Amino acid sequence: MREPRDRPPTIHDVAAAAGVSKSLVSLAVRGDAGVRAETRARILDAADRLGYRSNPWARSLVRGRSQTIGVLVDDLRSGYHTDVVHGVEDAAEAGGMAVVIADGRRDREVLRARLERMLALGVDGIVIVSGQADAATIGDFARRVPLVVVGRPVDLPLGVGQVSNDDRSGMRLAMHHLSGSMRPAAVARRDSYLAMMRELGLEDATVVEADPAVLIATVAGGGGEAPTAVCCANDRLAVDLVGRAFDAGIRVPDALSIAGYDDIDLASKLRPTLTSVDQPRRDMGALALRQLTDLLAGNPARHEVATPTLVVRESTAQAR
Amino acid sequence: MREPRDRPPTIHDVAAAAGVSKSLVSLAVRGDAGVRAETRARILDAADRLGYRSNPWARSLVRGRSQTIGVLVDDLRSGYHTDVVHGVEDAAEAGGMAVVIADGRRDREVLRARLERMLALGVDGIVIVSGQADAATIGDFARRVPLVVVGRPVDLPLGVGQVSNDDRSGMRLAMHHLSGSMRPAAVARRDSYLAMMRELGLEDATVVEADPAVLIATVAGGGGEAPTAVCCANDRLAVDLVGRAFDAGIRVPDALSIAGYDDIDLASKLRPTLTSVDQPRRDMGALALRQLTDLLAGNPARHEVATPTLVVRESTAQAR
DNA sequence: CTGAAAGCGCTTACAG
DNA sequence: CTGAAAGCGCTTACAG
Repeated sequence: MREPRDRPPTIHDVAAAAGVSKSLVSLAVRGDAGVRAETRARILDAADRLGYRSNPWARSLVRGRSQTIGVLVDDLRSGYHTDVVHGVEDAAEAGGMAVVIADGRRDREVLRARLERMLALGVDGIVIVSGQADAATIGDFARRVPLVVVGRPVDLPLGVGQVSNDDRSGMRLAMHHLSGSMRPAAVARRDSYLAMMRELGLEDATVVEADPAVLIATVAGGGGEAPTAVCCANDRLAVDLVGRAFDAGIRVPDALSIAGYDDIDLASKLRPTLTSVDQPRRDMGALALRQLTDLLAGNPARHEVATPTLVVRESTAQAR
Repeated sequence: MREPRDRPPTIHDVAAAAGVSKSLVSLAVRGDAGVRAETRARILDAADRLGYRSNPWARSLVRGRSQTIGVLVDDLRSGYHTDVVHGVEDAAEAGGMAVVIADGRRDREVLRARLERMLALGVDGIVIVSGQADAATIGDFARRVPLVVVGRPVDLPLGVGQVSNDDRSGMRLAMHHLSGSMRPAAVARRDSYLAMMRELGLEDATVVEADPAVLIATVAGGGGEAPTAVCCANDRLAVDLVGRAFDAGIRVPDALSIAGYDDIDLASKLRPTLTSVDQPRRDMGALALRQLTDLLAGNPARHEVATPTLVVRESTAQAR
């Protein structure tokens, strides 16, 4: 009896079994038109009987392509990242390409090592899902393989594709929503803040840094100066803040509205559920794959921008 | 000027640049002892200057191995699964093997398709992280490639390696902990329940099915028959239950103790934080990789069992 | 429509 | 210590 996994059958074995040349087998299994129907049937039958599958290494070697692309995420545990991965996968599937995933574990060195591994594996191109991959590394690898980055790293080298979301419009959505529940003074403050930003030419500035502990202490202390609403740069911060508010006895959203950014899984599971800005993650993944395909075809890199939406939940007071 | 990514240099180019034969280049770059130091230096220098890297397809083709293994998780979003992946990765790294990750998305068909893709990629073996991969699929693929399953699927075919945790001892930990806060009647009930299980030969039975909504309603209704503690089969159920308790105004753990299983990330983020049984996930990943390596070396498959621990947090009343 | 030949880039005996 | 040769399993012109 034939042992399982002794030696996989090759094109040679199929040729012998079907009584034709290796070339014909190759043509037949790949569905080439120029093979007589009868012969093709005989070949495919033999291939089937023997359990033949084309050897990927030989195929890739001769074609110079593996039809496989890599997706390297900065953090496998992030629902944001995995959603982008799914977008890439689905688009790849549609294009007949295989996808392998790797995890950078939010570590520069690991990220670099993973890129190296993927290249050593023979992927045709790589999508990096990371808001903070370092430009030097990206530059090094971009010279060796087509690269598309999903996120908004700074100083992205030329020739690297990019897909990001419109952070500015996203934050604007959140602020607009929150201002509905602001006291007049707060609205005025916000307006002057925005005006100042504009004067300084910082129209893009959307983040005011604040220490969470100090912020919570201020709110707990009360007084007219205390904020009644907070926009967080991401959901991790927002979740942390909700937890601290709970611990300090501050009721959310009654005493403090909190909005996050990214709409992570946790956002809908937390109590209260978290209002958050949602990036079209799967779409962004699909855009990334499409662009990678374009790069592979020799087209120039571009920067694509996706538009976020606001998901209103319990953590923010409704406009009144 | 040399275009980026025109055609990667081959062993041939290096040989020409260093003025030696291809064979010598091959030996030198792989660090073979039988190459004179001076020649080696000249070769490595040339290789370096040209940016030479050995072509993975050619190498794998001739060696019949890719030194790459695949990890297929049932759900990429699960912190449990990704921890196992990290365990596999670290162990693989130590053994000089590369790892590629794929996501089964909790879907039989996708799982099967991903297995096929990984095989078509040329991995040497596969670790499947799944508690419910179907036996038929596993059997099919086990005939084609060495396989190790992390989890506890039923009817695992012969020849497939397995790493699971000791669910029974884990649940026992949780029940023992909870019984510390049980009323005498509850303790008696539990004891008789366990006794009955033993009589029925169901010593392994650790799960009592209950509808969450009914359970919460019963507790909210009060009365001596209402449970004061619940062991959940996994943290998802436990998190759901905590949420329902909150909504129903039931205080956890004062009115109801809730323990989960798996110690997912969320467990420590929830308020109250969730008591849970923790599987040694990374260790399990490492065990899986080691076993896969053994299978690759021709050793027989085995079933390894890891021992869980209890992580006590706020969702359960302390023993008194 | 079909077969023989060359070649993808490497590794591995086999001679010298 | 070094080189020439064969071969891994495929695909791709090139003849018939």
